[in-house]
Amino acid sequence: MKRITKISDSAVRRLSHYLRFLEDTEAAGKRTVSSEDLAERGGITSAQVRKDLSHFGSFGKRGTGYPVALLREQIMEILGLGRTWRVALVGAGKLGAALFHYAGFRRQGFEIVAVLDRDPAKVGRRWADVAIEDVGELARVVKKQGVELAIVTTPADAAQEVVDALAAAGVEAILNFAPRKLSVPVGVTLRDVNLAMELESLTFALTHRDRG
Amino acid sequence: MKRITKISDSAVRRLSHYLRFLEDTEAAGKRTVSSEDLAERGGITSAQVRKDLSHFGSFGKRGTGYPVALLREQIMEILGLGRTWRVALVGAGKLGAALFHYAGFRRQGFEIVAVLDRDPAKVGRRWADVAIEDVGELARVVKKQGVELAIVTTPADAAQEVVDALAAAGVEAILNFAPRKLSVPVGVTLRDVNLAMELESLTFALTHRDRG
DNA sequence: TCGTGTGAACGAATTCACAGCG
DNA sequence: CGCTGTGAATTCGTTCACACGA
Repeated sequence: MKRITKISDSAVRRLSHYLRFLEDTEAAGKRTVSSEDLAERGGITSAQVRKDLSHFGSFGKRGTGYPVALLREQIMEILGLGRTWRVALVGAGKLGAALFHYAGFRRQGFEIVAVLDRDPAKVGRRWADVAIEDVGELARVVKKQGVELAIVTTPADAAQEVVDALAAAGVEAILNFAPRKLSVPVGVTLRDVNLAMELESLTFALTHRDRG
Repeated sequence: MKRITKISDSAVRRLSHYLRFLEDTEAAGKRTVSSEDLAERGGITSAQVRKDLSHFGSFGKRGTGYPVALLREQIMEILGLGRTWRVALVGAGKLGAALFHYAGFRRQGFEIVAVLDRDPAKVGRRWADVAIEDVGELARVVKKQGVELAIVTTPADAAQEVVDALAAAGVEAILNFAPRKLSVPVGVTLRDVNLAMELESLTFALTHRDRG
């Protein structure tokens, strides 16, 4: 694999995309795909596909295309999906429950090994084979379970505190669903999923369609 | 408000951001903010804030900054949040339930007026004051309830079919949580939230931190 | 010949820097 | 004087177009 300088955020998202397409393609029994195939109808050009992949190496054969199985493996490797990741879920509310039970995570190699909440009524209960622990125990749980990645589904006003604790405990990647702009120390990667923001970009589009 | 040509996606997301900050600021009793304040610590520069706002008009006073309450109202107007939006939720699973009960939506003016599912065991049940209806009734429900916007939380293999039906029924904005690339006719705005993709961008960052 | 890999051209988005107004 | 609003400069990402290898 090539030496990597700086890959844009959107390029990484497109890799996830290619991966999904390759999984489907492999299941359908095809052995090779062209950059044209990978681009599909949908905003991506074949040139972009080739450029994206070329940042990491030369996986294709000229005149033929890319070998499906090999390219899938390579992209998994690039995205860091060649292994299992130990995940903690902080916030055992409805959204947390929905994410916990989403089977797709485990299939992709994300294993939720800890669930934490502040509510004493929830602490001690079990979700499948994971016992809900008190958020005050966060540092201990992270260490004991070898947590590398956290998902935060607490209310907005608790999120910064939780993120601080996670960062202090050595967690370096956090997916945040709380609708608050959070700050993290350098070395910690934070990614926000903000449902209200997504809806707002839709209403913006609806409001400004036609003549602006 | 100015004539709008083309506003980048990320600029719209930043507007949502400013809105949230302005709400907090107003609650804290401040009357004016500078572009520097709005930028906060966090990847945005004050120049960018000024540029973003300048696309829509001149809301600030030189030497003073922006009036908090007025700017908040203006941004709400720009984002199309000056009114209530009627939303349908398709897919009454765990994720759908979590979104349905998320209070933040209603506060922002999103009212879920219909819930649909394919499962006969769910159809007829009620969530709060909304009865779950059969997805086969989609066109009728959309029309009767005046649905303008839909959230799709079905399994991946049902999503395209649902989106087709929504588009045919006249719904012009769709927020999709199903992990599948969907196609929509022109005139329909689709926005994807893909949890696996978000996690993958985190593992990419973890895998390639330090020397690439 | 076909489709990749890639420098070069292009275009979009961000940052700079400062004129101008309160 | 302070801070906005905005052209100009720059950086970053995408597309073009074609040489080259299978």
